[in-house]
Amino acid sequence: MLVTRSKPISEQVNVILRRRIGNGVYAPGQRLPSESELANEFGVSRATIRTVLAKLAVEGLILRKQGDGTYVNKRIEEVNTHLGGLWDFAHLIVRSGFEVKIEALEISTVKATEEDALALALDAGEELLLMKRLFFADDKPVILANNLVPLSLLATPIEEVNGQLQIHKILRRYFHQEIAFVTTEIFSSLAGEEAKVLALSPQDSLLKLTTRFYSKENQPIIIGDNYLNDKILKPRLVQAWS
Amino acid sequence: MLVTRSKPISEQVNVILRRRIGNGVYAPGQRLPSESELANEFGVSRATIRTVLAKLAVEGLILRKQGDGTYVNKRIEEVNTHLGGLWDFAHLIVRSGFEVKIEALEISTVKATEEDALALALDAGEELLLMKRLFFADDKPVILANNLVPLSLLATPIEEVNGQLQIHKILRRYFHQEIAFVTTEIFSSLAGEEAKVLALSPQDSLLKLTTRFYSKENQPIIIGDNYLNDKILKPRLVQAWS
DNA sequence: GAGTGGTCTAGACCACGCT
DNA sequence: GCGTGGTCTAGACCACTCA
Repeated sequence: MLVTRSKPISEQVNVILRRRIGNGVYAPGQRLPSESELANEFGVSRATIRTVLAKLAVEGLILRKQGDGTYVNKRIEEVNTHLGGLWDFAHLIVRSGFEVKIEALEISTVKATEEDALALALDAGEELLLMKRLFFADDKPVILANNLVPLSLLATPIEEVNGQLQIHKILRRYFHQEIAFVTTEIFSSLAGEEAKVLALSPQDSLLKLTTRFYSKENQPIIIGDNYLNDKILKPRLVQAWS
Repeated sequence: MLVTRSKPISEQVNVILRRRIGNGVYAPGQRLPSESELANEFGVSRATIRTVLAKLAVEGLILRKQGDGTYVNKRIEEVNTHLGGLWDFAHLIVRSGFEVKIEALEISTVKATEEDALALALDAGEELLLMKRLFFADDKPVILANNLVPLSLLATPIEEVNGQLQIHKILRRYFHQEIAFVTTEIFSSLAGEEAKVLALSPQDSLLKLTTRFYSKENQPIIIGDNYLNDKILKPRLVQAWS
């Protein structure tokens, strides 16, 4: 059944179950086969099945009831941001049902301000790579993302950087950095000078998300100020009660 | 070592490790004992230790590095909302370093509008319990929470409802309901009529969080419109990259 | 009572990082 | 090569729900 040994078995099972839920093989509200049945079907131990189901449960995709069974969450379709999606804007836009397009408005170098330097754990005046990127949902501009990375981390010529990729791919490809965790601060703010590019009037309110990405070594890799037109794109997240 | 068999062992270990991290027994950036060492210390299997560490890792409390070790996250103190804290406002305020106080402005009954009825899966005109509650951080009003619950779920006289409790305690005590998951929609908005009670001017922007709580049976239990003064209280969340 | 998910054990082997 | 975390197995017993 599971011939490819390249990926962990649990990962393969995870993908299969996700697909079945997405396809409606397991319809919303329906009960899944029991852990033992799934273990049998895939020819794995029950423990392996349980690690997979645990992951789906924390995302809110399934609901588990002791003594009863495992059910597909009916509300999951209404949600565009499960855990770990609030900084991946392309993903957020797609999950909201729009076509996504990313335009790199500017990729240049700047000197770190005091504040930047503090956040990135280096000295003021050091050179940073600035990326201004605009995200479109069905050709309407919805997110302006301004990111700063220490230029010293850049592993390729600056001209090669493709600003249309997802941020974690940019970090992996051009900076050889892997993200361990992200902190996001959520504000409301008035559109101000970001209004123009987002096609808003200056007195409109919008969401501001301040993100910081860190490596496993606790080193800050990239920081960002992101402005989101929440009239078009409404971040909606699920959180499982544990 | 672990005599009390009342709670699951993994739960007890979880509490102990959390406390050690909080106390600085395991200081930020420091490496934890290996899984085998911890398993030995607590007299449990390595699998049990792993389930505990997995939970701490998704919260961003620790960082795990294959071939190396497990480290305490240095940035965790800066964060007030780990997964599952964005609707528990009392918790959010405390984690932000403030004293919390909750005032029940109004507890009354209203008839469901079309919109309420749709969200709560009942008929328009059915009676609902309305709770308007104001959260204070160090005696400054920071969150106005308006919640609606079907009155039919109420298991005690309305006069007994103590609006100063956390929402999940209110639901458990007076409605005998357990929350399985929560969806939160995040907007920015202008203060408008909520300005007065939050001591803002009407043209100030604030965060609006629309929350819906569901049971394991996928039934909506309570819905809420919550207005948050993000000049005082900044929701900041961690998300582990998986 | 039968079947479900929840907890736990004692092993095994693998992938990775360091020295 | 050694120790780490990552994956996986094949059992066991418990707590719970439902007929």
